[in-house]
Amino acid sequence: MAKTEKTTVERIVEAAESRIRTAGFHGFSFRDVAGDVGIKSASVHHHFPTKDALGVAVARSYTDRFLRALGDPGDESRGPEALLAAYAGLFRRALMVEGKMCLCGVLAAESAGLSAPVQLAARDFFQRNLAWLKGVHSRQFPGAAEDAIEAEALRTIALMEGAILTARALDDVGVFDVLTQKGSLGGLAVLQKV
Amino acid sequence: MAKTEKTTVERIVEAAESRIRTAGFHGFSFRDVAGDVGIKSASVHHHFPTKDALGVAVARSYTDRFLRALGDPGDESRGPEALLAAYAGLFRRALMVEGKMCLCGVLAAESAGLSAPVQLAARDFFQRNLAWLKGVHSRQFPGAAEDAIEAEALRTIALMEGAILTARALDDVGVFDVLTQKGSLGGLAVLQKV
DNA sequence: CAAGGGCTATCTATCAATAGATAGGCTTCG
DNA sequence: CGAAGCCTATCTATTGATAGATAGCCCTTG
Repeated sequence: MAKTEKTTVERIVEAAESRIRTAGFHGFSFRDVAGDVGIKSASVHHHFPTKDALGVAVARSYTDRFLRALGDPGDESRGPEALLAAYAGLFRRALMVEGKMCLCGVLAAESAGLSAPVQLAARDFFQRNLAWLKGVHSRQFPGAAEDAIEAEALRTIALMEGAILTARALDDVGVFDVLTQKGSLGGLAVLQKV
Repeated sequence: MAKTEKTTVERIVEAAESRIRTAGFHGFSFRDVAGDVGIKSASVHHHFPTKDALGVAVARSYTDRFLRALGDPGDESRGPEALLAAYAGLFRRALMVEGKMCLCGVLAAESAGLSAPVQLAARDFFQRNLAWLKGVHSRQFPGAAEDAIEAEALRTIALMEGAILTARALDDVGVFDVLTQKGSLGGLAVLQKV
């Protein structure tokens, strides 16, 4: 049976992630997580002394897992298009299969009410995502200027976060697919002139 | 001196809105709001019996104010471009001047952890925004199909929410302007094929 | 007009429940 | 042994919410 069993720490982080993605950082307690795992809240404190420490651990675990799933943006065996499709697929899965928000999207929303360490851990998710996306987009548009690549990467992650947020607000997961398909009439082009 | 003075109810709603937009619905207490207003928490309960009731009132107030500021999407004295610019300007102001998230963006993020009434009040913001945007986009693209207009409206609001969320995550308000300017390389076009 | 009734808004005081956090003990296993 | 992991038990602070008192205001009514 190898290493199929999860450690308590892993189960705590998993439960906390689920709770945060459902109700936000202030929307769960140590007792909630302990109950999910099947231990007492004091035992959660044994592994994570403070709620902030737990929050940081959850954000790091989420970010690491996310980027591990993405793989190398320079992977020659996969074209930029396939990589972007996989990227959108991760957010789609978060919404449709897990039925939850992006963890760091939630943390970003309540960012101003979080301690600095948790805030920074959430920011790190965005920064590492942007770095990955820039790698992909620069393969996609070899001659493009650095600024344009940067803007495109921002656009891609903002679209994902906006799509998952809007889909949840409207309680209609289909909205995500509408938003991640190309079909824009270009209605916002005008904003350029403002 | 006319009607410059605000009622207590108005000041409570104002303080609660600010708190929610900063730390989320679970990130503030009756005592916090009472302190902001300069009264006791029992007095807040006098006006809003439960936290949910306060949350609903805040969401409605926010949504009404937002749509009042937008005006009539069919207003002939303003072109669709100007209306969209004004639309983006409201979100931009929320981020840059008020230094906060969109209220209903925050509520949407923690939506699954909110009571049904608050959830619905937040959803109403999105639905009324979409209705307004469809009015503008259908003027902008007179011949377009209903589906395309609907998708374009979704795209516009998702972009705003995604932009404000991403800007806050990165703690860089300039990100909002990058995201609301037309300059896409079309990198996500590929998702259509998936 | 004056007296009274009732309404509104606020207060003090308090409640039970829950929050995050801590101290110290028991057990298991290398 | 001794470290690790989980426990019981408890602490203090805070939470949303309630009860009851007080003061001021408006409207009636004699």
